[in-house]
Amino acid sequence: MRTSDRILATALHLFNLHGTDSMTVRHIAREMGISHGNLCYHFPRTEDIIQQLYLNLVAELNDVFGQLQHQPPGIPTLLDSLRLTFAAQYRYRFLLLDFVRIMRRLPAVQAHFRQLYTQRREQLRGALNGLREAGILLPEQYPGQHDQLIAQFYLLGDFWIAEAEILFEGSETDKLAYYARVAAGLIYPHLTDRGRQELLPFLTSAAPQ
Amino acid sequence: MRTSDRILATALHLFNLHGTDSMTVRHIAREMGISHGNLCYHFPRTEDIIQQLYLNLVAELNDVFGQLQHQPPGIPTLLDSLRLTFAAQYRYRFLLLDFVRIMRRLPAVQAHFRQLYTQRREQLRGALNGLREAGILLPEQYPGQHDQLIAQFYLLGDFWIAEAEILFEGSETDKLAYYARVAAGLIYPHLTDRGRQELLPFLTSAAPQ
DNA sequence: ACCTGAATAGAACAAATGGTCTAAACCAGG
DNA sequence: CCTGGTTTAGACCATTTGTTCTATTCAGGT
Repeated sequence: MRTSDRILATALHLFNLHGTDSMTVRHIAREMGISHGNLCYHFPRTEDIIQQLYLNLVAELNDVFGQLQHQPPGIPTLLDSLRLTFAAQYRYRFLLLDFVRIMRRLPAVQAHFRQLYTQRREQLRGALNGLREAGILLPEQYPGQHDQLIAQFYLLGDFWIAEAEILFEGSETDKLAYYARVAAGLIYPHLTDRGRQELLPFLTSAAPQ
Repeated sequence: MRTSDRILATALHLFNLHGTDSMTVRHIAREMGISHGNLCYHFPRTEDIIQQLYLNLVAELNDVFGQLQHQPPGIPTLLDSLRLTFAAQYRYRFLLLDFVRIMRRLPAVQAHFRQLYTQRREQLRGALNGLREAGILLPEQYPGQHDQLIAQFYLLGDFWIAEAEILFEGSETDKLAYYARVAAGLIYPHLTDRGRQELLPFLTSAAPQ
């Protein structure tokens, strides 16, 4: 494994554990058993490490969406994408635990994220249209309702990890399952009877909290 | 105005503007035109400033809930509490922008917040029961649905500021109004026809984004 | 064997930070 | 006008941090 990849892996691990601010180049180097000078040789700017990890997350998420875009619209596809997305986010959770600070610190990342966000919003809008045409999603009850649903969905998707970090007691698996259910619950009352029947088993697959 | 109050006011202002990490005791003191030694005389531990500001926010939120608890359950009461809560949160937004870091840094605050959270959850559960008995809220479609609604509600309530900081373009007023609508949209599909009629004007009071 | 460029360790540095300490200024009450 | 506590300014200190720099080592090609 290349040294720069080992640096990224170690940084990811330590960032997830303790946050970006408490972890310095010296900590990461010590954890790896290399000198911090060496680390700075590979990543002259500390921020480059964070930025690279952000790009890695984006790449993983793109993989998820690429795979799923060819599947037919439906509840199973929706749930798959939810689970895979949440799992990927969790692997890079430090980014979402420190969301605002990191975005403020790295303007390039912020710009990228904003552009990505509008792009993803369009994707989800398309998916919702597909669900509606398949007779799974009810039409809007008032103009802009589905836009609100999208906003709710992404807000929850971006911050469930932060809330869980403070409030959730339980294993990582339970955590992911719980918040995936809460997110899926967002769409339930917008579904047709058929859609509700399909989603219900997932929503009521009980777990603590 | 007592010096310690001026310190809190200045710290709140600077924290909201630049976050807690970039702002040091020296920055706050310089902004006020006093020496940092003097500031440390009033707040020997820097964390005390943050903790005190957190307690101030909690006190303001308690005021809001105290005032509204005596009002009859209904959509107007719900919207009032939403608006007042969001406004108070926004005044102390640095706390919510740096949520995880601050909670990690101040275990006392985290413990207090967790206890407050379960308390608030019970309050909201009671309010939902009131709405249901008043014929405004539909009964649960599946066990735990309203608990999920509560979870969605608080997650959005705690993190709308963070998302807005990165994504929202527009005035503070528009920002508050937009996210209050998104939050109110959470409950809309759970309402009876009467409830929906009452809420609809608020949801469709259009604004940009 | 030798050369060359990449990789590594570790010293060095300047800047910033939280906190302490000392001495001066201030300001009521006698 | 004294006095004793409170408030303030500013020096001081130990520590940390990102970054740079200088040697030294290593590995592969000739």
